[in-house]
Amino acid sequence: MREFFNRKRHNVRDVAKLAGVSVATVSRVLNNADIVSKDKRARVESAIEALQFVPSSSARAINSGRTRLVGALVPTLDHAIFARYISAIEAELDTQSLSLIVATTGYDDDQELDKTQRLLNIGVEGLLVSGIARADNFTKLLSRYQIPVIATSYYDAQHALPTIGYDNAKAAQSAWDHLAGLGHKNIAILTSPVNESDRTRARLKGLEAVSTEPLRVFEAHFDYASAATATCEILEKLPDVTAFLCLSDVLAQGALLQLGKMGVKVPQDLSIIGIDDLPSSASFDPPLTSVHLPVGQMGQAAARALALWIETGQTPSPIEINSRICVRGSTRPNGRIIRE
Amino acid sequence: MREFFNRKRHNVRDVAKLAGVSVATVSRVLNNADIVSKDKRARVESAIEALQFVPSSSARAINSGRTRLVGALVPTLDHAIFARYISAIEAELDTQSLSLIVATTGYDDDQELDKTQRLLNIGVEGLLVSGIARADNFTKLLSRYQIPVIATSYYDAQHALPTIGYDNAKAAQSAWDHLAGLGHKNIAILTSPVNESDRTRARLKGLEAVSTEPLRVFEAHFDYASAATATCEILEKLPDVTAFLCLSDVLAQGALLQLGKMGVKVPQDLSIIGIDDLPSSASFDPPLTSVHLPVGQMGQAAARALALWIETGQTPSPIEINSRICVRGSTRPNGRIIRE
DNA sequence: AGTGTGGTTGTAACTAGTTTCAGAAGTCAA
DNA sequence: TTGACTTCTGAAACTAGTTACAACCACACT
Repeated sequence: MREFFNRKRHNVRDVAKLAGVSVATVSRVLNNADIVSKDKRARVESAIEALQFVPSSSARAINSGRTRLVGALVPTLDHAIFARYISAIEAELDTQSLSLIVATTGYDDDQELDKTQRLLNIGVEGLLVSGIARADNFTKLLSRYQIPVIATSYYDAQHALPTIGYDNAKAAQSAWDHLAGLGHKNIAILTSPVNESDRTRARLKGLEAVSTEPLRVFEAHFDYASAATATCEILEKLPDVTAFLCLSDVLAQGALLQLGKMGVKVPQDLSIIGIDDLPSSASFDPPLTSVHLPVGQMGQAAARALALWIETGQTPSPIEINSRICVRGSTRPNGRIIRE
Repeated sequence: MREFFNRKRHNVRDVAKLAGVSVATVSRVLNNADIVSKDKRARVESAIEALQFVPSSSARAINSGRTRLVGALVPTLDHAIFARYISAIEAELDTQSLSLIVATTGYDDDQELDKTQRLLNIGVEGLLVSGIARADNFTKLLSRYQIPVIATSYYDAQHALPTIGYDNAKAAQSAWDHLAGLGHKNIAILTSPVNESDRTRARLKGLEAVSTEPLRVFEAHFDYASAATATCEILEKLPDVTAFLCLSDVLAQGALLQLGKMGVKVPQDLSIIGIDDLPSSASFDPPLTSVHLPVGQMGQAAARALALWIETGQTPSPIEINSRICVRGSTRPNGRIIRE
């Protein structure tokens, strides 16, 4: 199968033979070259060059017991928030000489299980997963392999896995509080599909806890077009709505664009707030008020904690990443109050 | 190092001893279970369960000579176009039972070299790289390891590596032709930093080939804020400009938002066209005319070709992925002509 | 009874590295 | 000149799997 490229890959014994030394010496040159006399080292090095020898990573891994691979499971990469997160993880792991294997799950438990199994088969030394809710089989798998696993995008100090993330309920509540503080009472909640993610559910739970009345919840998929459709639906069903609370910036941006097309003025006629604070949100017209989730920082912290766990064997403590509201131009005091 | 978790990972010999069979039988159970008598198989399986035995991927890889890992190098994941591309690659590789290691280079040749070296050390069986221009050392590295490498986002049938991508010059030209066909003569080119990517340079070259006069080129980074700044600069320096040709949709979207804030009406006062056709572009106000680059399709094609190359050893032929213009609301005939 | 065949099984030799340990050689001081 | 010491080296044993080969058994057929 592999021999199309070169009749046979050379190994340490070939190099040793050509250089006229033992395999041990070759191995020494490969690792700590300084303990080998310089003439032998030179002989070995030129043999390596002559044979275009490249040591086998698998054979090395077998001895060290380390693959230096880490896996990350994310629902999708098509959402900027996950792309940023993965990007930060990759950058941090790089500083630790670890490499990242990415697996997307499409918000599907079965896929998550399959991909986790594959990652474990590959021999990853640690795993980063998004959120805390998952299939029972997942937990079983992990207990069998006993490798470090950190759950992110969700903070829960009590969870079986160490979590590094934000308090989703709190993030949603700070958006709610901002709107309530501006006098908004008729608030529509625009959410991504609820059953897809525990983060979304936690956000909704957080809102239920602070709202005195039942929430007016509308669902849309993670794209502008779907957000636009939902926006129309909201305006139709709730003519007296004064604010949109979007559980994700993609939805808020989509709503904003749609309202612009319909001639609804933001924030004069309607306030909009999002959660995520995507980099693009600040450049929208009006700039979008949003609850900033520092996913880059989170990814970095998670990668660092995982690397340390792998290195030392000590389970990390959960870390809460604080969200904070960024007030911009898309929210303002409820005009209908002023008019009264 | 690794023994914090369990004093020592069990191996096939432990399992064999406990089950009272030979290591060969254990190995057979692990691979093609059907050639082992069912009582021995049961004994082995319960021993595996009792010891929580997990075979070492490295040891398996050493025998098969296959890691089933593939590396992809991209400049960044913070740009939706690369996130989509990676996403498509991951999905396609998954169907081939291959896993993806992602490495970002930040448009930096040295980083690209370092990360490539690491990927090769890990033992990836193939590599996907973006664009065709790279350091000499890169080529040397590859010739040493002799693994399949495909260059993407760039079509060049003559290149040493098989390329799977679009004709960047042609893509830019089709944007130009569209504007020219609408009577635009004073066209500003908004580009991402030219020295960062050969794709950008190829697009500019394509424009130079069709423009009768020197191009008016303005540079911005890959974000809305930078695009906004460049937009102001263009309007200041080129008061008679009637169209923006943006070499990337991010820049086009940023320009669109900025023009909206400044009260410049698109497309009445100014036409804008982008390249990429991000999913979000169709939902902008006005919907952005853009040259669609099917990066998902490209990622899939590249992953599939790479997998086949790995499997069969046969170098794939280059594939041109066709771009096509999507005319939407952000471009219209040059009003100044109509007025004349 | 003797041979042939198919199905299982174990021994030992592989895969490609690292590492231990013993010994050889060289340097220096007594 | 001898002993103590360091420095370097190689044989062989180790990592954890797979696999070639030979052997064994049971059964069927001559």
